[in-house]
Amino acid sequence: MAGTPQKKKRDAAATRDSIVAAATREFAAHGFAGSRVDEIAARAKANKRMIYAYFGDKEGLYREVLRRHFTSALELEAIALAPAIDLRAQAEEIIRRYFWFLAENPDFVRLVGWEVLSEEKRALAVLLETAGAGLETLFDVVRRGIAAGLVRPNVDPAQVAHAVNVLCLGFFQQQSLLETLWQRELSSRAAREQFLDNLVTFVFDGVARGA
Amino acid sequence: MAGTPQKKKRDAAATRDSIVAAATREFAAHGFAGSRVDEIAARAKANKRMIYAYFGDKEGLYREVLRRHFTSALELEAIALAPAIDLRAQAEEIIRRYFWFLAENPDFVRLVGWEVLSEEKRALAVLLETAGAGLETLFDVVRRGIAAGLVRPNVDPAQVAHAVNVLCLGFFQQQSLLETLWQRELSSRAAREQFLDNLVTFVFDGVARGA
Amino acid sequence: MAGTPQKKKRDAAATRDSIVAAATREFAAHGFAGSRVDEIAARAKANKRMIYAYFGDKEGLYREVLRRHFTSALELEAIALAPAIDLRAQAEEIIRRYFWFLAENPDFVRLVGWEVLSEEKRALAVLLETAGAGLETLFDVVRRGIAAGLVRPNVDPAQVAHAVNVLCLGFFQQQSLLETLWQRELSSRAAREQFLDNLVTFVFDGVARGA
Amino acid sequence: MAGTPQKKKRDAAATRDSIVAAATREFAAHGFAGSRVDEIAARAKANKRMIYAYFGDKEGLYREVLRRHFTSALELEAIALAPAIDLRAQAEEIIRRYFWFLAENPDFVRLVGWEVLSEEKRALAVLLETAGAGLETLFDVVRRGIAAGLVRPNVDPAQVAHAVNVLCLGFFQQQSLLETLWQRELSSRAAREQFLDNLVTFVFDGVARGA
DNA sequence: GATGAATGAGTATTCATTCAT
DNA sequence: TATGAATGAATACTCATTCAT
Repeated sequence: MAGTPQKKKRDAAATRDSIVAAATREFAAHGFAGSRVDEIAARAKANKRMIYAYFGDKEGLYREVLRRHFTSALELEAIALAPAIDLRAQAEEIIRRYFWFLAENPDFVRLVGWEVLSEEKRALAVLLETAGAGLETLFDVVRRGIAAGLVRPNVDPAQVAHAVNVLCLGFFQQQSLLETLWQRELSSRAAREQFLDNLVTFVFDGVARGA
Repeated sequence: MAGTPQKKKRDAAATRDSIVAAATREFAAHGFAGSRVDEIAARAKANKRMIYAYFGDKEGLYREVLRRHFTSALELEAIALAPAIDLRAQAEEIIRRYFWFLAENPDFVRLVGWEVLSEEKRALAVLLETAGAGLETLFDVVRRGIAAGLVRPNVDPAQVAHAVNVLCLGFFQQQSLLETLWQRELSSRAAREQFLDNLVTFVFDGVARGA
Repeated sequence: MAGTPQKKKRDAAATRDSIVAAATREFAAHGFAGSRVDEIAARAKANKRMIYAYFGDKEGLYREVLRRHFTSALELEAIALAPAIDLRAQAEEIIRRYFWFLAENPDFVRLVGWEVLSEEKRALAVLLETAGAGLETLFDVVRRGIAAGLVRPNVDPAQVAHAVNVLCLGFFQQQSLLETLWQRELSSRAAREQFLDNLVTFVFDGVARGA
Repeated sequence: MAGTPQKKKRDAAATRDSIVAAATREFAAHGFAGSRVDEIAARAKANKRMIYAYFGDKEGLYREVLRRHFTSALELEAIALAPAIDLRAQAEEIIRRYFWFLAENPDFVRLVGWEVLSEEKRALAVLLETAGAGLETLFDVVRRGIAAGLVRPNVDPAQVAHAVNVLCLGFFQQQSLLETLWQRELSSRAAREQFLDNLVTFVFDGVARGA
């Protein structure tokens, strides 16, 4: 009897989470302008008023959604901090982890997409604080790679990070488009693993045949 | 006498063009949901009613905007049709032309971005007809590269096209973000040329140091 | 038949006037905070949207209402500009005209009341430009009265103007209250004339019996 | 042990007082329609629920605020009950006391202002009971003044009371407006004393120079 | 009695679209 | 064809009030 789930929640944190979850779905699906506060409230099964009580306004809610996602993305960085011996393996691991993180967080992929397009740059500040440290880690791997003679010395760490990011994001963002264009199914584990393998090879070796 | 009807006719076309131009700016800047018909009419200095007369509704106008841009993007393909002797040079040329096309058509970059995110996929049909042929050309270059032993045989032409597309688009889409993250200016010719050179090298050779 | 009033007005000025008229009634009755845009639109038999098209927002409409009323109040001043020989008669005339203006413009009386109380002082700028010139005229009459030996020399023109304003406004503002307190009807012409006569005497001679 | 219940009791009263104090500020500042229950609760550092527990609803709270203020205003009357010999001095004293009472109770000034404008006349009943007796005292002074030959016989006691009330209230209600119009500071003791002196003279002697 | 989460009716404002001229 | 006024359905946001603990 005690375990009976209370129908009328009076749990602020639960309501907040529920709203954020619903908002994530909405914002991911339709972007900021295309999302409806009413719809978010309905999906969250929360009173619309609570959105304003907790987040101030639609934009405050949007910012909270971004904050939560960027924070969880940030937690990836910890992985790469180990002083790995094999730099190539470490770099590969970072790419692979990021790829699978995106695979498991399609909302994040879409939110980033909308945000990149939006001129308001509502979350730039949030992104910078969270992304900053993570990027440094990646940059450092590239720099160590150059020092160890594994990476071409004229490679720009920032551009590498950017390329990896864009290639991974691009796969998931354009997935449905690519499926149509290529007449291939891309959401299975196998298809993704194949793509990722190619991507890793591509990043390290490009398309040209070695001499 | 002859001038009057002609002028009127030209005005009608001019009004259409003016509306499409204004709509392009709006849709590129704010996406479909974030754009305002009023604003488009005001920018075009046209009567709002004309939008409905010419394009049916907001979505019709949006589709027309996409159609025009994809068509002009399509014209790029003609370039690569020449049976070039030097495949590597030809491939490079395709990448470079696409890159500079995007540089000169920021609205196209943004429109594609919004469209990719949108669930309505309003322009998928348009894209397919226009992009199809162009892509085939690119695929063919890769295939010929493999045949000629210049490209690793296990490379997927579609994935190469995708990677190039995503890397080029990504640069322009994330430009303002990258400028902030990298503390570097990226809109000058020089900065872009440098990036493009790196990108080309990256595509062909990846980041790894050759043996 | 030609005179048949068109049901669907397509007359912007008429719509504007109708909205302003309705808004005047609402704002006069309930003040800014207590007025409802929906109610104003309904009374004006106009589409709510038109209020925003013409006046920007609720506050813009409020400002327009005040502007119109202050402007019409301003037109009173012209009266007193004639270089009267009899200063006392001229001063009396000003008071009387102001009193009857208020009698005929109860909305103005109430609007001023709300505005005086409001901390936003939405119309202070409007008031200052309109009231400034009118007040100078009144001040001048007092000054000439002093010069002519008709008015006590230690009288402050500004305070006289203020006293007259407050006494006249006070009568109409508190009318319903006074009717209850005094058990007397105050809205008839006769009652008002009697009050005005007393007021004029009061202004000039106070309540004390002359020596 | 004895202290505990007492303290609780005192707290309840303290909460009530705190709510009334906060409500006074809010209602004085924004009127009934413009005041927010949330804001009142926040200012009172009380739980919103308590407002409803103690006062029923927003209007009940408003009524309580008016009641308290009118009651304290009422206490002024006792002053004038002494059978003064010098009627003029007594009348002057009444005016001066009322003036300084208003000076010290700006919330009262504003509450009366809102109430006079409001059509609901929420506090008319309250006002009548409290004001009635006080007014009689003033009326009586005027009547005795007439009997003693100090006041013009055709003076209406009610109108005198009204004039005094309106002149005093008007000064404080329009203070900020007058400061702007006159470019003079009016909140200092000196400025107020000067105004009051003029007001008293005005009430007894008007503006005209004696014969 | 006290707390703060929750509620639903309201309230200003916006938008795509149509109508009358 | 062109114009700009008009429309009604959204859409974001607010408020007084009540409920569960």
